[in-house]
Amino acid sequence: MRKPVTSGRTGIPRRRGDELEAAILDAVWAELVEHGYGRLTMDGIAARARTSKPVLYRRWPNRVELVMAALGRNAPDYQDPPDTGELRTDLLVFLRGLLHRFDDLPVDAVHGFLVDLMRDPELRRVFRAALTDGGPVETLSVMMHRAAERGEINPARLTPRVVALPLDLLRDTFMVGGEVASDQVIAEVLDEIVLPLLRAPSNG
Amino acid sequence: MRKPVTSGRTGIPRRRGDELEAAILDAVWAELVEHGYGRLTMDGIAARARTSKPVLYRRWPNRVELVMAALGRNAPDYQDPPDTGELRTDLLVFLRGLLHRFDDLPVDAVHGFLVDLMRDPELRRVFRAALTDGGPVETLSVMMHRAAERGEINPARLTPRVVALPLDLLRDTFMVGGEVASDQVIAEVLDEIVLPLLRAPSNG
DNA sequence: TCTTTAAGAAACGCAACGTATCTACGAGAA
DNA sequence: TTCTCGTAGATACGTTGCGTTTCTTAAAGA
Repeated sequence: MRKPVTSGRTGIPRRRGDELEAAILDAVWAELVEHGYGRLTMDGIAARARTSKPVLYRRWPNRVELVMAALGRNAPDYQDPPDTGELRTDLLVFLRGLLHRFDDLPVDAVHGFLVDLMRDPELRRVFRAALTDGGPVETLSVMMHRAAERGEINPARLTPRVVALPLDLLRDTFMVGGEVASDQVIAEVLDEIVLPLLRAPSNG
Repeated sequence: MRKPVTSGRTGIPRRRGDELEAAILDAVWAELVEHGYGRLTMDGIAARARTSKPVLYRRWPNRVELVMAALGRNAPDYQDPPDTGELRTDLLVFLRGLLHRFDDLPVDAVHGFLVDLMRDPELRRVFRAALTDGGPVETLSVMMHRAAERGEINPARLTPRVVALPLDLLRDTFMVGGEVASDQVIAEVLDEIVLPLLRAPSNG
């Protein structure tokens, strides 16, 4: 037996499809802003979106994937690769922009999410793919190859591992440090590591 | 009111102090081997150690710290810095040894633990400190400075960030990849990144 | 022997996940 | 306009696992 329900009197008319989905993803974002990732709960999201948990689980299999969708939706697209004519500036500008994509959220929100991503093999795979296929690593590659054509760096250095290097290092800094790298840290990574390496002659 | 207890008839006499602690840490290790980190539970540990949860919590504030203690206890100390006369070999040997310290455990156990470590700011701090103060980064530094004295590499390159570079990269590989870097990956990191950078002349 | 410390057992409270069940709304078909 | 079907929405549940509380009692030490 079940007590008759007053029916969805949340005040707003019943939403569906894209409208509902948008409301949910916005709610995720808002909850992230307010509570960070550690205190993000499915109940909280459902409540904030004025819907219910089953609605969430009909669309996303779990919390991480829901947050992934929310981040993907609300994050600003990162810019086209800068082309200032000097690799150092290109990298600095691009990496800075990349690291500050989620500045609207508390650090913990992004950090916690990233850490959580790493727990699932499949999500790690997705993450790695997102970096390369049309992702920031590709952008880095473009910038570096342009610099190589300009003669700024040694083209022989441009292996996949090296191209991804700045990103890998800054991500590690973020993971272990818990804070977004400052402009100075970015500059140090470039000036102490990435650029000297790229400029190093073969058989140096 | 409480039903009178048959008293700790687990068969073994009541243990205390170091003996008990050792049994607990061994139990953690065994549970890690059997279930990995994802399915490691405090109840499971207590049961396996033939003790009870309060005993665990009297000693360690939470799961991560307990596991930390278990890893610290059971892991073999890593060797003295190798000194083969050639930096590449030194690094290769040392890093390989470092990465295989926990080969008795399933990969997931170490990976899951590391990921979990990153979730707590205080534990991140502890982790960073463990790397430098008497940790592997210090060993790297020793090996690199010896190489610099031999004239193998450019001493001006030896900033803290560069010294830690191989470790940072391989850790990132582990975190994002979920697998311990193979010997080949270690070699690639050294041959494509670390060594060319260390050898690069200043103002190259 | 007496005292004190801590082991050990059991159960609890809590948070959060993910699911099951049911009602009822509303868009599109008939 | 009416019917119907998909799904929104509400609620409650089962589960897991953490960390705690409470109590009894073994055993170390004075």
